[in-house]
Amino acid sequence: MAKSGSKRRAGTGGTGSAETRAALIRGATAALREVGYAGASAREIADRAACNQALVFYHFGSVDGLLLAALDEVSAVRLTRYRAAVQRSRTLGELVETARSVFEEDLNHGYVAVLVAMIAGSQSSPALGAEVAARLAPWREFAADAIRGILANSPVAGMVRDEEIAHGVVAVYLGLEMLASLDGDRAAALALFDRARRAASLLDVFGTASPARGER
Amino acid sequence: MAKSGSKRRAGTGGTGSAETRAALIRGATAALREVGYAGASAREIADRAACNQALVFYHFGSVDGLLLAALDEVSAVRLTRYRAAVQRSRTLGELVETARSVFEEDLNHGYVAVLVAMIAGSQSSPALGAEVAARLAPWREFAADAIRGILANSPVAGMVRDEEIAHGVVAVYLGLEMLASLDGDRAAALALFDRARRAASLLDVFGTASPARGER
DNA sequence: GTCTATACTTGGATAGAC
DNA sequence: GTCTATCCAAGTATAGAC
Repeated sequence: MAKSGSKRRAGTGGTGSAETRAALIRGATAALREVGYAGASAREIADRAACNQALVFYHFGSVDGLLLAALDEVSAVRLTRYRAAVQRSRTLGELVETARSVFEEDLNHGYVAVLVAMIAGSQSSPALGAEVAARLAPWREFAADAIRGILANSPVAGMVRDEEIAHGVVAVYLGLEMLASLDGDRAAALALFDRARRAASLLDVFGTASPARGER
Repeated sequence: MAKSGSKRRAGTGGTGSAETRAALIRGATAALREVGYAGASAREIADRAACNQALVFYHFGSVDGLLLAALDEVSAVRLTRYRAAVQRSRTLGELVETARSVFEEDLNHGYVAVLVAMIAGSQSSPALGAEVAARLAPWREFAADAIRGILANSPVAGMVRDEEIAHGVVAVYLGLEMLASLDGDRAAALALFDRARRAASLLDVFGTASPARGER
């Protein structure tokens, strides 16, 4: 019934090799989320994927290789999710509201935790740091684009550089995730988003009332 | 000449045991900063302290014990530094300006990096997480106090809860440090502080012009 | 492609000499 | 208090059977 002659155990059932790779990536994601970079060993991950430790090296060359693949996967999934959500936002208030709900998903599923763990792990090897930085770049661009698009018709347009704000937004995401993971309290982070949304809605009102001149 | 009969090598010279402890703490701080939690092993730290690996366990019981002692030390030093600086600030603009310059020290000396590394490392053991969380608490209080003191006579007084803002401020600190450590770029973080300072100065002007009523 | 077995390395931790 | 020596556990990585 199956194309390959292998035994197939790890995962939900599928095409042997591809399914094992997927299971390992899922395992790596879970490990990064739950025990961090320091705890994400080949054995730890293989256990979670219900397969053999040697397969990590067969499929991904090294533990770091697998970890980066996991980061790739998470990043891609989340980026499309964020893009779709942001496209539906017209005002700054809507944008923040959108960010809030998608960030809540991130928090609950530990998507940002994976990124945080990898950034932290990057301290041990410069090579890994470069790889992680490359994977963070699309996010900075995405954030800058989203902010640019919304802030164009806002009273603060021209007063701020979008890359600057984007840098801050990414920093806040990372920081909130760290705090949430430390004391298991996601409410504080979400409360802050609510506050930001109210402030943003305020800006929206002034924005439609008095169009910006583009100078400071 | 010296009180104790030991050989004394690690450090600048002093009282034997106490000096060794200090050297180990310095070594641990440097290790956390440069190779992260995952790289901060007893041997790695002992090398930096120019002493024997076994001394880590003699003086601190375990590696995590030493790491926490290092966090204590850094935290205490920085907290007094921040308190002194904040006491001199009267307006919100001055507060942000102060925060900027002290944060620049943090960035250059890697003080926040130590905290970030420990939070990241906390994922591997819940016990460590609790200890780190306890050491973060004074910072949250400090931030809340500073914000409360300054925002009392500001137009946004009553519109915000200080603990909420404090949570956000701490998150920004952690996030900016992560980004800075990842791509070695501290300029982006400092630019953001400059931006915040300008916005704060704006608020100060409105604040003195029209005192807040304390309701929303 | 997957497993077992194994070589090699590093790290935490302790015992005991000095 | 500090060092050497050592044990043991865990981790990376590879070879080779299936």
